[in-house]
Amino acid sequence: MHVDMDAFFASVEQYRNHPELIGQPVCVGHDPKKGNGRGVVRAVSYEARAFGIHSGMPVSRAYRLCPDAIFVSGEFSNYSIASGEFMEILARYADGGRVRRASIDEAYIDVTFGVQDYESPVDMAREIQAAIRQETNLPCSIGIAPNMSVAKVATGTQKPNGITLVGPDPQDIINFLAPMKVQALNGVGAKTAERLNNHGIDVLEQIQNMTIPELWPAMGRGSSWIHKRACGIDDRPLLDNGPRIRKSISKDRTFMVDIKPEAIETVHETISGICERIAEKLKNKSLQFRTVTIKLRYSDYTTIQRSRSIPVCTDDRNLLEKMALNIFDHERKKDKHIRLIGVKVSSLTESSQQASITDYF
DNA sequence: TCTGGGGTCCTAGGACCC
DNA sequence: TCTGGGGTCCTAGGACCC
Repeated sequence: MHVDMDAFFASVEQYRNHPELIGQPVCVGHDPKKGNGRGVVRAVSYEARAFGIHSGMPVSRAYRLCPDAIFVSGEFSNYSIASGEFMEILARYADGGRVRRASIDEAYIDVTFGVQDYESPVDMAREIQAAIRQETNLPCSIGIAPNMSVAKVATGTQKPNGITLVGPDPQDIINFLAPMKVQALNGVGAKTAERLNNHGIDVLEQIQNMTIPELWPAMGRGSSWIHKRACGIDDRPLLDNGPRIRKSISKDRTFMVDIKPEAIETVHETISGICERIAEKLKNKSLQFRTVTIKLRYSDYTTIQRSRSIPVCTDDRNLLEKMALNIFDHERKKDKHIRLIGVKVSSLTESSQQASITDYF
């Protein structure tokens, strides 16, 4: 089963934090500033979707589509808490308690054995859906299939509050996938879809009926992968992903207006501020870094990333700031206007396990 | 029409080592 | 005069996801 929360952030705002928003068009995301805000919408309640607003849309445009929508910036910790509750419920129903988190609001569980206690898989899904609704107050949709790839596609076909069963007959799976657009597959994004479309391939049925060599011009080494997925084949075992191990921490900031080269001091200050917040987070999570990356987006939207590593782990705020400013001053194009600046730390280790830099100098 | 912020994973080349 | 094969680490960029 693939379980996906419906309009997750928006639902948390409506059903958990602000019941007065139930039934209202709600957008979670950046402040639209009366249509002048920079940023995009992260989650949209179903009432707001009726106006044509969808997640990922610039807030300025969402505002124009529905000025009366309620725009909430949201508190991330609320979403984390709700997510934890939801994952715990899934663990109760999963074989061996194994839950594969796919993101904050979706997960896969293997119920091959557990499902045998029910009349049908759909009955089991209904029970899970009801438990989630009752215990977290939140709606979700569930896809049921013989593997993760098909289950995920299934979930997307009926939302919100949907339950979709596909298979187990392989022919039913083929028929189910056949009319879908190539983007329906998890892992096929805008670029891959465009390449396929340029080769006249729009729906999965076409891929099902092609050979790997025929797919090669469009997909190269990805040919075998996409052919399998289009046919509903996915051998990956459903593994629990265990406690979350963070690989990086980053923070970006898009400026209200692009920064002119003369005003570079503004960017320096922003970098310092970001470094301070990252250093705080490192301390909270008892983590140290070895690599610092600067992300730079110019007004023409070209984006570069430049990184430097040091031989030892540290969580020193001043060192982080020094490295970040240094990379920035070294790498920036001096004549370009800057739209976004970001800092990322990676090669993380737990503080307790590693000597700190002060032990070396 | 304008394009956020948080991530992950993969590839590929170069440096370096044995 | 021409240089193998295996490996790790670092850096940059791209694609993808929610």
